[in-house]
Amino acid sequence: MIQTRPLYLEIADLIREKIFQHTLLPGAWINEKELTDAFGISRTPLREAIKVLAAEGLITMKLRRGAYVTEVQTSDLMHIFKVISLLESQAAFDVAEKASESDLDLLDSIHTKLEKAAANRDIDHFFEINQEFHDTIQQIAGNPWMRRVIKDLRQVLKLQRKISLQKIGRMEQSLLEHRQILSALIGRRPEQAQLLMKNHLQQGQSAAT
Amino acid sequence: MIQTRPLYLEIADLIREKIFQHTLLPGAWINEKELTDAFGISRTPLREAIKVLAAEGLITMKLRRGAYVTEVQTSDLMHIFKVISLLESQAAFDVAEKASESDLDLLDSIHTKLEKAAANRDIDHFFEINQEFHDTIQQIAGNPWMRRVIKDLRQVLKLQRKISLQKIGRMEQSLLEHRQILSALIGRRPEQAQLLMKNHLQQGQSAAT
DNA sequence: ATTATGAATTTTGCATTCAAATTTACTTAA
DNA sequence: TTAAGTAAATTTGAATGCAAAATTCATAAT
Repeated sequence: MIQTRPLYLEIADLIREKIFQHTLLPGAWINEKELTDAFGISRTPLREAIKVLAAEGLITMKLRRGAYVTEVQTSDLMHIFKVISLLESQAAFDVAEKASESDLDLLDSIHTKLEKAAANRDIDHFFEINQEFHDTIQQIAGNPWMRRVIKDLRQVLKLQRKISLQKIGRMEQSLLEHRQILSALIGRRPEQAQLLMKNHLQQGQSAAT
Repeated sequence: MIQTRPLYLEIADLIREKIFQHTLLPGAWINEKELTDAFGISRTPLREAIKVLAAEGLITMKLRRGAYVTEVQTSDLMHIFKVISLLESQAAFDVAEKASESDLDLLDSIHTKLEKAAANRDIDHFFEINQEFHDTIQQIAGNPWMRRVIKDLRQVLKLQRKISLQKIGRMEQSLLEHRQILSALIGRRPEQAQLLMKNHLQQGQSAAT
């Protein structure tokens, strides 16, 4: 078997999935035996995977008492949102300033998909495309380190089950904000794009998009 | 032996030290046998430590070819500096807005130490206290997630040996900038503190303070 | 019934072992 | 002399083994 990735990274992915599916809830103890049995592997790669997730902040280790899914406090959410909104609004600024026409076309096409998902009241899909829109902006901004930080922090946010835009009202509002952001980007108004993105994410603090 | 920390974290500290002392240079291969022999431990905690450092970005893993000290490109430095200056300038803003009087006294006392180190032309000490000044601002700003991001990114910056304010001229300039930042903080002028900090760090891009 | 004590079990942290892949060294042929 | 091919040694990735700590469970004493 020729593997392209080491086992511990695959396992890290699987555990991450379990966490985001809420099969493993915040505060839950990571049962090594259960997981090694379930995955059919030994403890070595599992423990390495756990260390990776701990470095990402998804898992918290306690000396001689094992690993636990991190429980994020409300204060953590506030702090994380502050960092994300700062970085993403800067990314929006940069995109407005230096994106190519085809970059902007791409964003436009993603936004069109978003409008469709909203029209269909498809919340899961809306959420997914929303993510894609934001990620594409970061990609175009072209700062891989910034992107990495945002990715890690967004991951920690996802621990919080509550966060969602279940309310259709928020989805409409979010869509409106996206429309404005896109317009500022296409119109190449960096300051405005930055401000709109900041407000958008600030709003998100209560609804998370 | 009652240990307060797991071995792999101790080992991660030791390797980090070796990297920052430039005993291990960027691009260097991490020789597992050499290190386990030197530390008198087995490969298990060493490999766990390596994974932690990889998550921090200090080490890069190559499948089936081991671990290497990360080599940062000039473009990486630019990107990292951009993120740091964004976050630290926000921290300065927050401190100007909400620090207590004793917080500001603390910053003032650290700055006094900085002035002394500069007067003595003690570059190493200056560098150290400079770090303390910045870190204290982040501490007062009170966003642990922001602080963590800055800490990790600053660490990666430290890989680059070149960065320094060897030139006395830059030390004087840096001191002047600090004086202005401190004055804006004490005068509780958030926007000004933010702008000064941003410029200060932007300067640092060529000299790193 | 409740608490305290201690033995059995489980779990963690680390060391060791093993198999497969990679690298190095050596041999042989052009 | 150099290139190719092969065997030996090294190194990585992962499984297994083992001792110390933590937890659970059972028993006894109040």
